[in-house]
Amino acid sequence: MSEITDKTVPEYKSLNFIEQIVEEDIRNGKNEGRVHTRFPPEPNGYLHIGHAKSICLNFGLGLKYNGKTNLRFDDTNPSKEEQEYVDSIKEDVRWLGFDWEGREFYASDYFETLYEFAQKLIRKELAYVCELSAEQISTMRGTPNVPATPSPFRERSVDENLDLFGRMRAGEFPDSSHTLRAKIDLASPNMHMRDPVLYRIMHVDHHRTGTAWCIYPMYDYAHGQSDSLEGITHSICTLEFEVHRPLYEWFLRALEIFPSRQIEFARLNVTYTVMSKRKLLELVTSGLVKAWDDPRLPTICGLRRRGYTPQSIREFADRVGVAKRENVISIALLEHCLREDLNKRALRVMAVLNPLKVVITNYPEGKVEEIDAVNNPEDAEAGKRKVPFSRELYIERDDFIIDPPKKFYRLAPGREVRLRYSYFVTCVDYKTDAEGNVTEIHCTYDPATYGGNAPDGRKVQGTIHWVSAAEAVKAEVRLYEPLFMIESPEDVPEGEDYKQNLNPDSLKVITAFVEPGLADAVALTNYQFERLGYFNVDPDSVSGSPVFNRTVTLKDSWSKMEKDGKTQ
RNA sequence: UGUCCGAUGGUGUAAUUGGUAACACAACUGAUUCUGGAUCAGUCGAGUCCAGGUUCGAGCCCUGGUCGGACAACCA
Repeated sequence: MSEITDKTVPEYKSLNFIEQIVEEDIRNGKNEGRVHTRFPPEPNGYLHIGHAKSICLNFGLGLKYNGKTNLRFDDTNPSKEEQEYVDSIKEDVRWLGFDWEGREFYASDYFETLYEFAQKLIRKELAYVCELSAEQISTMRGTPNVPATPSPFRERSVDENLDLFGRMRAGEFPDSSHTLRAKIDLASPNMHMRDPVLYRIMHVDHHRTGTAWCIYPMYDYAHGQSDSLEGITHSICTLEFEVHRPLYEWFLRALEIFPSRQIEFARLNVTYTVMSKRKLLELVTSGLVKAWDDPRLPTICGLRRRGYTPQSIREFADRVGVAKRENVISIALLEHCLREDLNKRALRVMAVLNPLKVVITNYPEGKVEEIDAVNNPEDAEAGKRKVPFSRELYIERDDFIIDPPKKFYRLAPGREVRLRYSYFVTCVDYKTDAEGNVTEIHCTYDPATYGGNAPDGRKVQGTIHWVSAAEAVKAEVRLYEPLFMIESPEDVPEGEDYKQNLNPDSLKVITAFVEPGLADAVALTNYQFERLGYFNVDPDSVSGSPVFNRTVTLKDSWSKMEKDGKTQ
């Protein structure tokens, strides 16, 4: 077998169904081989990990096929949209590492053109001004089995429609009194084809067009035409728009404009969290989480503050794949991508979250040694740093047990372990309080093991981390657990409150001791607290009082063994 | 209920478009290690929702069913 077939076959196999469509279009010379996509958020909320999948898909396609990707704000409903959201969306897309190369567009850029398109439809007798109320339209629309009853305004003359539509725009009518509707098929089994509303009257200021308009186009009427005007070749959206596709195509055909093609894929769901805008908004406004960038939220800004890297999110988007089947991706995969990335790049430091004092009884009082510590064993170029070592240290409370279970490799009376980077120490004594809780332990150290190795070649089973008591810096550490206690909080049956599944312990704040070098840690920097997990610097930090977020724990086979009862 | 869409190991995705089910994550075992991390090697695990049909051959095609989802806003 030749090397060429070995390489080309798997590459071909790994195309997702959208890439297959795109490549087929290129092969057939459709759109002159051009590929042009867009990411079209409505600026009415913050982006989340689900949007990240769509962003990676759209921009990824543009990059892969030497095409372009626009950023377009779908701002057709001024009552819900704000500049704040526009700004955050741009920041998030950029942070993820994508560039729309100045092609920042708005559906509102096309309001005038869209208006002219509507006049064209009226002239073609494909649209009419309707004076039915929303309720009337709804009841007269019928049901999937029962055809709609025609609006009494359906057969107005072109001139009358043109006149009325112009007066709608001119502001002569109050909100909701008139709509412009397409004249399509009242008996269609697809409810979207039963004379959908194209324009509604809303005397509301728009965040970009101000008071210029009081009629606003509906999504269905604006989206495809915006795609078409921008020359979008492949308009990718989520599954729920599948039923809208006939309408999308109807407009482009009726208007005789560039035929963008809509393709739907299954949206991303992740375990133990919610993705719906409504729920996220509710969590934020009700104070159940602190803000849109609360590190427990699946929002892009929340993930960023939590310590996620853009690379890890892009890798994740890549691995979840693209298909039309509904899916729920395990949060474990996201965390895997994160650890994989952070392992390569995060600097290692020592921090003790739950301190237990250790006195090295044979170590000189007042002496402080600066010990060499490796910054990142995965990256030789990361170099070394100095960490102070002295007579009194803190170690993790979990790393000492008076009566240790089987396979416990850490400290216990009479046991010798290595203090990372420094010396072997042996526990010779411990003190307890009235309740029997250990308050302090006494160890002796072996000066010959400086640097962490014994010249006589003896081995220890465990290596534990530590921090020098006098030099350590106090830090606030925020420990996060999943926001919800059940895997699919979004699935809660109608009528039940999804909030009852919120995890009351999703945030725990503690005070920890960290290496002195971390006193002025820079916001958002990722670190690995050795043996504990990845932590990043929260923007709440001030000089001398750093604040850390636990991004994700390290894989922990010990606690797993404990849980599985393998230490009995 | 009508139309549309989907169904492949625990979870996702793939299968050269009809050629004998693969990859990742998870799980498990071992090696290695100054992080019980990382790394390396390996193991387990579905016969493709069901029933028929076409075919030398079906996860891919056809028929009928089952289950799940979307749609019936002047939201997107």
